[in-house]
Amino acid sequence: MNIGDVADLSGLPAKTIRYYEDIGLVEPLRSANGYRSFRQSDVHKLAFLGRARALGFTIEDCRSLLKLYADTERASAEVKQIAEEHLDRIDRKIAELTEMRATLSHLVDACAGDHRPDCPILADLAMEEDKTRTARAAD
Amino acid sequence: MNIGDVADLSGLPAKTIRYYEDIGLVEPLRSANGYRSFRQSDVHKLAFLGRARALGFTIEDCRSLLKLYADTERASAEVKQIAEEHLDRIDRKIAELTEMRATLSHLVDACAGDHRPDCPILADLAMEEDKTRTARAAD
DNA sequence: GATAAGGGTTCCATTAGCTGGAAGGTCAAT
DNA sequence: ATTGACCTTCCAGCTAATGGAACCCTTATC
Repeated sequence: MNIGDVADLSGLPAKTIRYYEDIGLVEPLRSANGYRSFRQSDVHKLAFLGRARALGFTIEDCRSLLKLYADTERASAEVKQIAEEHLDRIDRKIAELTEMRATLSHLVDACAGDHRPDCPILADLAMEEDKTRTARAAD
Repeated sequence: MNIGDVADLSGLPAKTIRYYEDIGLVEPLRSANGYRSFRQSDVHKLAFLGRARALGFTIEDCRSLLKLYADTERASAEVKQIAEEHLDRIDRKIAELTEMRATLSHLVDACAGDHRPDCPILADLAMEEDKTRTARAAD
């Protein structure tokens, strides 16, 4: 199968598939004309990669997961560990974003958003002293 | 003031400060020996940048915010718009991560995590048909 | 046979926001 | 004079692709 068909089937852009070959995640065969020739197993692998990436696993995670997938002797504990570490990363990221969101939405709410120059958002970023602000000094 | 002192004061690594100069966010003076010489206003600007970056604003947002900060004629609406767009980005990101988290934690819970090879996480990534799985087919 | 459309190929550059390291200049103290 | 802690510039690399240029292959049509 040529790359275009595989792109359609796997949902990954052809560019991405070539990139995945570059970094050794798939190793399609080559036809006489130099075109990549994908087997069913390659397509399957790419779809696997697409789903793993959609869950936010890093490329290196994906590499490990593929290796574990290929190894029928694997211990599910190994897979679970990768997933749990990723879950932690996600949780930390969500926590970080949630904190940003809280501060930012507070500032946005406080800003009139009109033609006047007075702006609590800028005031906060500039750390201008102002009795209306709260815990910033405790940072 | 030399870059090391500014790094200490602003909380930004010296490398980052040089980078910010490179991309035109600050323009410190130079001493006779070639060292960067930062004014109070530069330090203030860098602290501003540090806080804006901590809230997740992009460098380009920061550039705009600095420009607005310097412009005493600005309308707070302009600042607010930047902040609201950023808030939207954050919300979208949180939503995305929350969805990943849900799927992933479901899979992690389903995985025994022992010495045996059976693994629902890999099964899901590989889209192996299995009655225990739910809505994946509807994707 | 020429040509055009629609595949495919490689290679290089770019994105965001730094960070690390090498090779070297400056300065204060010993 | 030399050590150590600064500072300088420049180049490479990180993540995970993506865009584009220049070129090759295949098939159909005129």
